Amino acid sequence: MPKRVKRRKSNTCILIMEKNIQCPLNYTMGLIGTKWKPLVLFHLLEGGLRSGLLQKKIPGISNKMFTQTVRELERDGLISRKVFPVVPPKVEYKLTDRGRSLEHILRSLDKWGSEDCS
Amino acid sequence: MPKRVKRRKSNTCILIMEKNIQCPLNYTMGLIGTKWKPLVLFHLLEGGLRSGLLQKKIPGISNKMFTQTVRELERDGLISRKVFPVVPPKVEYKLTDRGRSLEHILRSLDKWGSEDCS
DNA sequence: CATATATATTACTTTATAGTAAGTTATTGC
DNA sequence: GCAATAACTTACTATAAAGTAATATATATG
Repeated sequence: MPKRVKRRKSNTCILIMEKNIQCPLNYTMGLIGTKWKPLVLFHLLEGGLRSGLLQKKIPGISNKMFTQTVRELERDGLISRKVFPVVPPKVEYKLTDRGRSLEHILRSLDKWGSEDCS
Repeated sequence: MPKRVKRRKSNTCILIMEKNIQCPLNYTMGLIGTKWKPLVLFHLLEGGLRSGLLQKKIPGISNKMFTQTVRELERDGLISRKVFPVVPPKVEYKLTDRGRSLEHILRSLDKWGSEDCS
């Protein structure tokens, strides 16, 4: 949803999202409001995971969507990606501080969904 | 996002959303995870509003998207719709109890979005 | 009887998101 | 030298969400 995000050295982000800049709700939804993003973030709450394991925790996600999702989350500063130069390759993903600051929201969304429909 | 929702007399909802039924996070996102739904719900937090006023509070939303959004929110039991049989027509929307139970989430999404990018 | 009103709908197009399936890379161990 | 491995990547297709613009309704008012 967000069109582009630029990042300065200071790590301050300048958003170029037209209307979203005026709408915190849409801004947040633009960062996490896709089919797979909340799930990826949620599974990282308990700690970093290597790529394959993280993907296995999310049944139904395709290769393509997995990569695309983590790429965007990384681009938006919500997760970090660490590559270990070994063969076969090893990559670990974990939440950044910014990503962790969503913990409360992620757990609320999860809680609401499981309490509902009772 | 949700494929269908059936509702019993008891008001218990039976969800037919394939994977979502197993995933509270996706279930919640399926109900509120579109461009306009969080905004509509947010603006109703302060109390019921008649149709035109609610729509005016959401700059950029088209007629079509407004109607579609409130229809789905109503279908999913998050808002209620009251028609006054007058001419010209008058319609009021307000949160149901179920909708109000999202207040905490909506405010968190809004807060996160406004605190971020500082 | 034409206009204004508030709410809503429809047909159509565009854009965004997601899915499928095959291919790529680089090295180790047989 | 070829299969196995983990982590991607690409080309292509399909589906879903959103946008545009015109039209519908019912009636009271001038």
